[in-house]
Amino acid sequence: MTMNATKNQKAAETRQRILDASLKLFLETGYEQATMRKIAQLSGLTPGATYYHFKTKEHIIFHFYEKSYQDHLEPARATLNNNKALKTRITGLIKTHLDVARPYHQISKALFRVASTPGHPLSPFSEETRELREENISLLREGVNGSSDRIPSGIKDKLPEILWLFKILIIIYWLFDTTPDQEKTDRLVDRSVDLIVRLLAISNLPGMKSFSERLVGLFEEFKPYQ
Amino acid sequence: MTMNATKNQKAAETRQRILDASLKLFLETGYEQATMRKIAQLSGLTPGATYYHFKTKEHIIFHFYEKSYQDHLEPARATLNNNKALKTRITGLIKTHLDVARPYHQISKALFRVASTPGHPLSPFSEETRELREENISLLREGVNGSSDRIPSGIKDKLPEILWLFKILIIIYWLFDTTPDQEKTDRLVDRSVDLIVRLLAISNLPGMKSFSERLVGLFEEFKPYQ
DNA sequence: ACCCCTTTTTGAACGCGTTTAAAAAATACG
DNA sequence: CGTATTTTTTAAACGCGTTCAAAAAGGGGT
Repeated sequence: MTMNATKNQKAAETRQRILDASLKLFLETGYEQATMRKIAQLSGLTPGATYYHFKTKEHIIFHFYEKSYQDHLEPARATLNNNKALKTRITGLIKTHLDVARPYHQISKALFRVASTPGHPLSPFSEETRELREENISLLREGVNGSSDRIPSGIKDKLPEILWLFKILIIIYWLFDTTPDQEKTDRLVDRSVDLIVRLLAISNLPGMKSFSERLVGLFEEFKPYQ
Repeated sequence: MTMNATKNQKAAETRQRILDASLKLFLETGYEQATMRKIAQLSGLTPGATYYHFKTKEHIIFHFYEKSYQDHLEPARATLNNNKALKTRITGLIKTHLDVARPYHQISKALFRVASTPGHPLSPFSEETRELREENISLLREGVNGSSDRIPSGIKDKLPEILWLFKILIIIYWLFDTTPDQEKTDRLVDRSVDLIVRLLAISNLPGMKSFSERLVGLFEEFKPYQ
């Protein structure tokens, strides 16, 4: 216990020093300009030592994605506690994440380039990122299950996963969004979640159920992970 | 005229030699292993000379995307001539493209990594790729306008652009598809176009029109290009 | 204090995409 | 034909992410 803690202490500290240096350089100069040599230097290390702590440069930036997920949990939970309408809950879950990720907007583009390489370990669909994905889907499930909206039975179970993929698409849009503070994405979230909730409402009508269930079935069969 | 033709002849030939060498190496060894030095050597050039003809390595691979678009035009037009149902027409336009692109499946992933870098000139939403994008949208417009289906008036005009974005998403799915010959993507095209056509049919019902028009309005306001 | 084993760091190198100044080849023109 | 201009090629270099064998540092057991 104490042994292990002591054992790992050095590594954890160095790791944190690298992360601090990286973030500073990323924010000041962007991902490309923040070379591993500069990061190493600012951390008081040689490049080789840096690679002892992080497998690749991309793994450094992936850490900030994980961190943004962790950081959004508190405001996200607060939203869930204060709202019952599905629309507000889902909008809240997504917007709180975008909020905490805002400082990383520029550098996240670099991560996206990695994420969009099919088969890459850091892709959002990969095995390596499974835990984070499933945590996120669980949170969305809380958002769905705790809502006051009436959701068609055949859909409710699968909705969280669909919303997760939807969230990924929103994040992609956000990365491409060049408006100040990415405010256009915020509006898109409002408008598109509104549309999703409307579709769910319509799905409660007897004639429409088959359409929504077809959509859910399509997702279930073709979802790009697992 | 003749002068200009003669003028460009050398460059065009060399360009083609580079493309031939690139394709050979891409297919044999993949994008990463096909280094610019090897491409140059196989073309009988030095790396510097290769860069005289192609701005970056990515521009070489972008050429194959352009070519796949050109190559799919003939079978695509044949499909349009032989089918009137919207579903068949749209499915045909997308599947013919996937068909001709099949040999480039592996190497297209590298292009996608570029395409998914926000702001990159070779992104599908960029100014530099505008011509190709607009050509493709025009073709999809032919597919829509020549169909026998009754399409709600407020939607028909915008449908081609929406279908183009849909096609982009299909291509992304195709890139991630690891099934043999990407046959899963083919099924996805069938199933999802079916769903789109169903939605259009439902949209003709008076109560549903507002929903579809909302969807179209959303796209129009938030489309990620122009 | 010593040895042993693991963790961490070093320094040099590799191969990559790309750039560049200068040379060479091709072409245009009087 | 000879000269001026443009197009193409060369050879060398740059900085990058990354790797690796060897050295150093750290820590436990005797």
